[in-house]
Amino acid sequence: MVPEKTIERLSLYRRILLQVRAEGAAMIFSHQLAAMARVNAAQVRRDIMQLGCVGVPNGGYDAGDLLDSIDEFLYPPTFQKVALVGVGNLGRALLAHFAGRWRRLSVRAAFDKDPAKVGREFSGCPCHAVEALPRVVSELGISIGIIATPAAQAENVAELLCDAGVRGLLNFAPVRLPGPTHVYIENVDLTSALDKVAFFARQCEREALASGAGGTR
Amino acid sequence: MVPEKTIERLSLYRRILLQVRAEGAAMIFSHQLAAMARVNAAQVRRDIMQLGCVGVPNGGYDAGDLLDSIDEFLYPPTFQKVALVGVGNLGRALLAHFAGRWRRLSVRAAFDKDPAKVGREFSGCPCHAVEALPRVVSELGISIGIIATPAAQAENVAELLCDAGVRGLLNFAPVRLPGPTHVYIENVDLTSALDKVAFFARQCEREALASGAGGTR
DNA sequence: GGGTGTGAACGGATTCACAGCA
DNA sequence: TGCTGTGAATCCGTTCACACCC
Repeated sequence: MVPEKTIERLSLYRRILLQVRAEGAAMIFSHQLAAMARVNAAQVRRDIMQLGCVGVPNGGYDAGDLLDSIDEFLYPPTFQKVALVGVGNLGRALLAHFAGRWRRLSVRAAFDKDPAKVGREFSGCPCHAVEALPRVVSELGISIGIIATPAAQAENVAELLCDAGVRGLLNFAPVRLPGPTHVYIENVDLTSALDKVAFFARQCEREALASGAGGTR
Repeated sequence: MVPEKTIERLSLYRRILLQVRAEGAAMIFSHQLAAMARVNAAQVRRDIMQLGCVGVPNGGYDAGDLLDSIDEFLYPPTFQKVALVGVGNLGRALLAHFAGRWRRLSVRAAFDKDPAKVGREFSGCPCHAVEALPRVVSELGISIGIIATPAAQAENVAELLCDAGVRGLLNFAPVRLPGPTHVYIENVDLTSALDKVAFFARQCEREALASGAGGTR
């Protein structure tokens, strides 16, 4: 119903608005927000339409109202809990990144199969054994899983999480997880991302050379 | 010219083919590859079209040939060098993730402003002071930059990298970097990604409840 | 028959363009 | 006048459908 990209951008607008408000601006125009988010102004207005309108035809948007509307639209009325599986380098980085960043979204449990990690806390989040996953996830009512395990374990872990009642997965393992259940799955493929940048960087290089202005900048 | 998504998928097909080959299969059909990559078979064939054909009308694709074609298409003839800026939790995780993973793509330098990190190695990659960035990047001929700094520094760092002659940026800082130069920019927004999963997870929840089969699974 | 390569149809997201309003 | 809200047009990626070949 709501385009996925719109949700991503609303999350971005929200961060921009927090900053804008901190700087004391009360009103903001779609074209200003667009410039800061590097998108088209019509795009911004269309995204905001999804919230139900809050703009004034000539005065722009009230930054505070807009922020509130986005919060209400994007975040749950009640708390939404997250679990992370795979407390390796990437897992720890994600725990640190996501710790205490959201009002109504929080990482409550981590899981790893390494006994040396079980029982410790990472960025304030207790680490359990993978065996305890089904119990902990359903007891805490966790609804979102983050997968940061190696590729080999990812599919297994995904199944465990889904069976335990999770409704969304954010997968960082370099495999595409299947989707057709009643679980929303987002795959973040770091390897593909770097390959893509490398490919198009060469393309840019070639274009720059072709159009004459080669070399540094 | 070539769709971005196609490049991402080719990177994925490549990994799948490596595994397929390791398991000893010589030939593979588009629908098999499609099943493993969780995409449509026509999609696979169309992506492969970009490579120039390698399929046999009824026999499928030779896994080895296909792999070679993808490598040739995706990777540079000569080495392509990468730098990473911001050796925090996320930066170190990315260094570990990308270390020695590609044949013709390698992370050669890291940068941080923390003096305690400068001079050390992380996953085999030497860490320099940010002040040395322009010199090191141009001396080594680095063409790709990975930004893993906090949001506040990201824009500055991006400019430094671009001025030093980089042609592609992979940005993990939670800001959208501008694009109109001759530099390809890919923004990976972890915050948006989690917000999106949370949003659609709730949506899935609601649908599941509405369609009757509520509760676990 | 069954699979590849590809024109054509489809669909979703972005952008344009303008009506309506402060 | 200048911005919002939004129908209409456009663009791009995906999927369908089929001609062609082993």
